[in-house]
Amino acid sequence: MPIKADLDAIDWKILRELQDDGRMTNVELSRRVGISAPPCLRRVKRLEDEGIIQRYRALLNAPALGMDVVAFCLVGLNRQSEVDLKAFADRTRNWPIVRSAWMVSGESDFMLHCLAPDLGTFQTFVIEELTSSPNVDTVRTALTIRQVKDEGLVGI
Amino acid sequence: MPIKADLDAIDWKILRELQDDGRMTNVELSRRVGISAPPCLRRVKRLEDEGIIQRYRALLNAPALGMDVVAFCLVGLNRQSEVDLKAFADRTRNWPIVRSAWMVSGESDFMLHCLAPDLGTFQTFVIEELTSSPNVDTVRTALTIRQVKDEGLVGI
DNA sequence: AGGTCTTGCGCAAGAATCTTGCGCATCCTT
DNA sequence: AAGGATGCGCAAGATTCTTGCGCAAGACCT
Repeated sequence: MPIKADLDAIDWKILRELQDDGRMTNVELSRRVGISAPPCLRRVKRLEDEGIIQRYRALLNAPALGMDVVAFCLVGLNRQSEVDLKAFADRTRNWPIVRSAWMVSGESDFMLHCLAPDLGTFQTFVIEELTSSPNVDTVRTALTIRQVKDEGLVGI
Repeated sequence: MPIKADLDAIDWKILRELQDDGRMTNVELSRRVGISAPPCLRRVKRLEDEGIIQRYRALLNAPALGMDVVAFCLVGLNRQSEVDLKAFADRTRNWPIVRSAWMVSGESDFMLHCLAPDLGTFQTFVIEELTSSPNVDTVRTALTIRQVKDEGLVGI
């Protein structure tokens, strides 16, 4: 597991550029960060090898793909033993509507980021799957109206 | 703005592959989806041009970059007029700790996805910036313990 | 100081990939 | 059955990737 990486200014520029356009050619990237292509590629490889860059992902347009409902669910369990937490975490992985999930501390135990084609599908999921799932105590949902900010990890 | 796209099986395969590895070469992608490189590239270009693929992003390792705290904030406002909502949305864009934000309906008005180097920084942000921001009524936070699922938009 | 070691850049060349035009097959329409 | 539209694969030139190598700048030790 990585010690806090020591990155110089060029590394940070690379991370910023690849967050902004993960498919940029290495030639273009090298031009933007001010070094030639070979050392630039070596830096990118190093960042990948050290796990600082975890992966590259295409971000898709949900409504264009027929996914009109984005929502968050805050789930509270009755029991929070390690076994219970793991059991629920495993269950989230088998629900396609749940796209991302976090174990959290606070008033709830899990935060679910959900995506559904329509409101009916989402409500059916919440009522028939989530609420009626073993050990689930409370479910609070927040339907998103629109996303107002979407940045990568590293600041502007 | 796009009508629901009509995509065939190969297009869906392309979307799945590029979600999984957005930097895959077109040759490798074409091999995986079962067509030759030129038509594959034309399909990808079309998906990009129609806005179905919005962008490509490198996903970074937050702890390795010194960001140890991931949290969600549910923010409720006193007044929810269009002007008030827009004012708060604008403010989220100027807070570097807030990486993504959604306007939501339900018990709260905004969901914030936050990232901070340590707990102190995050608490200072919540108390001195967020809670004391004009028109902010309630703030509920959920610190994440760990992420248990992380998928792209399109199902497995 | 001087020598050595390490680090990281840029050049260059072969391999791989991208990109475009083009011909052809298939399917749908008339 | 003819015509048109769609979308594939081939081929070739342009671009990019990738590797080895030489060199310069700084660190470190004696």
